[in-house]
Parts: sequence; structure tokens; C-alpha cells
Amino acid sequence: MDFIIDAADFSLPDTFDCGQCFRWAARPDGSYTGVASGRALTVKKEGSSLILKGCSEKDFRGIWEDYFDLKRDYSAIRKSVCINPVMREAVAFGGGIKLLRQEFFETLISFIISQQSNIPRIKGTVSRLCARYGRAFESFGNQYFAFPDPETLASQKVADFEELGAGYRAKYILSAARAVADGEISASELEKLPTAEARKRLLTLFGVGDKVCDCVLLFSLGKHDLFPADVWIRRVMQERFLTETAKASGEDLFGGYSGFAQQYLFYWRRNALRP
DNA sequence: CACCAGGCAAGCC
DNA sequence: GGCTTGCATGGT
Repeated sequence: MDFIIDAADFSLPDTFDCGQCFRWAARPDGSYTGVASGRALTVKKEGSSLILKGCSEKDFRGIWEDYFDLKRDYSAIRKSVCINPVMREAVAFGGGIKLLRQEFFETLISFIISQQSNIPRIKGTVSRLCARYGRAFESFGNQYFAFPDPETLASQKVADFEELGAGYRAKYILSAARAVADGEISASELEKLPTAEARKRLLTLFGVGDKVCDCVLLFSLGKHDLFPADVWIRRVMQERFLTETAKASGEDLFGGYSGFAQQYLFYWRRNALRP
């Protein structure tokens, strides 16, 4: 059976195409299929209804409601970040974004892979990583792969990740997987820390700099007071906010809603303002 | 076919 | 401490 709820302000394309996740794909009928927490799901919007195909209420309450961040009042967030005409335009374009609560290890490895790459390529590398090292399972007659365990990745070699097309990031993947598998760093530990301390801890990992660190904390641990600054964000901040210190000024302008503002700006600059 | 991509570590000063 | 450079490789 399907599980259906009203989610008028939830846009699937805004949410899945805004660059926060790499494992959801559109289908011809407008639905999206993806894998998270070791489960596959197909979702579709019909009017203001969100349809979770073949999903029980138990799985919705236990997994997907939090994953899609459906308990949060986004109308208050949109209002709060609309501090100027630029933000109003960005929110008008991508106001249907939900910040997904993704698994820590998957987010860490995915954003290590993301550095100095582009979204189509990132999706390909992550997909090959899962197909090779993730647990295979079946759902409604289709085969899917869970994101690999830290222990599984930690026992591979750098060359194995180079084969997937990870390039020079291969050594970072192995090193980060070992750090998590060895318990050197964990989601539960970082979750409890204030943002600044969590950043310091995560930045000790080889291959994790400011940008990857902020994305992991924002997209997997709900540290919404971060404003990850990549080339697109620097670009849009320079063009529209007349500043070169994108990260600092973003967090200054938006405070606890920085992560939401950053996603609206990133999605708008990349998908609406392309030459 | 050049150029770019959700940057980073290492090596300089 | 901040600034510069090399890095792998697929997408456009």
C-alpha cells in the first residue's frame, strides 16, 4: 500500500536536484526513486499530496518523515531568509526544497567524492561505489544497493577506489572510512557537539576541508547554522551580495537558517541563472 | 577540444 | 597565519 500525506510546499525536483543528495533519480512519470538507510523508495507528488509508494505508516514515521524533514515549518524559514529581493527571487525559484536528513557516513564519503567535481560525475562515482561495495537487496522486483558500510570500505585499497573514477580523492575515501570504522569519529559524538566544536573534530579527517565539513554537518547532522561556500555560492555572493567572504557573511546574515538560505542560493544560481 | 567542476593537502613565504 | 600549486578525470 501507499502512504499519502499532504505536503503542499514540498517540491521533489527542488529537493532532489539542489545538490544535497546523489542517489535519487527521476522516472518518466515524474516520480523519483532513491535509496536511503538501506531501503528503496519511490515518491510522487499529485497536487499537494505526497505519495510514498509501497510504504507503511510505520516506515514513514520511523524513517521517511525525518529523512524528508516533514515536521519542520518551512514557511517560517522561507519568510525568515527573505531578507532582500535577491533572497526573495531565490526562494521563489526553489522554495520547495527540504533539507534531507541523510546518513552520516554516506554524506561524508559522498562529499569527499564531490570535491572539484560536478554533480553528474559525483552521482556516477557514488553509484559505482554502492554497486561494488554495498549490500544488494530487492524491492518491488528491482535490485538496489545500500550505501557501503565503513568497515567494508576501510578494508579496500586506494587503487580500488581509483578504479571507480574517484581520482585523487581515492586516498581520502579510504582514510575517512578507516576513521569511522575505527570509531575515531562518529555521528553520535558530532551530533552532541556545538557546531564550532563539531567542525574542529571533522576537519581533522584527511581530505575534509571547510566546504566538505560544512556540507556533512549540514546535510547529515542538522547543523543548520552553517553556510557551505563552494564556487557557486562564492559566485552568487559576489554577484548579488557584493562580498567575497561568502561563508562568514552568509552565516552572519542568516544565523540559524544559514543552511536553508545557502541551498536556496546554490540551487537558484546553478539551475536558474545559467548562461 | 579546452575548460570547468559543491576543494584539498602540501609546500612555500 | 595566508597564498600558491598540483592534483585525476568525466561532463559540457
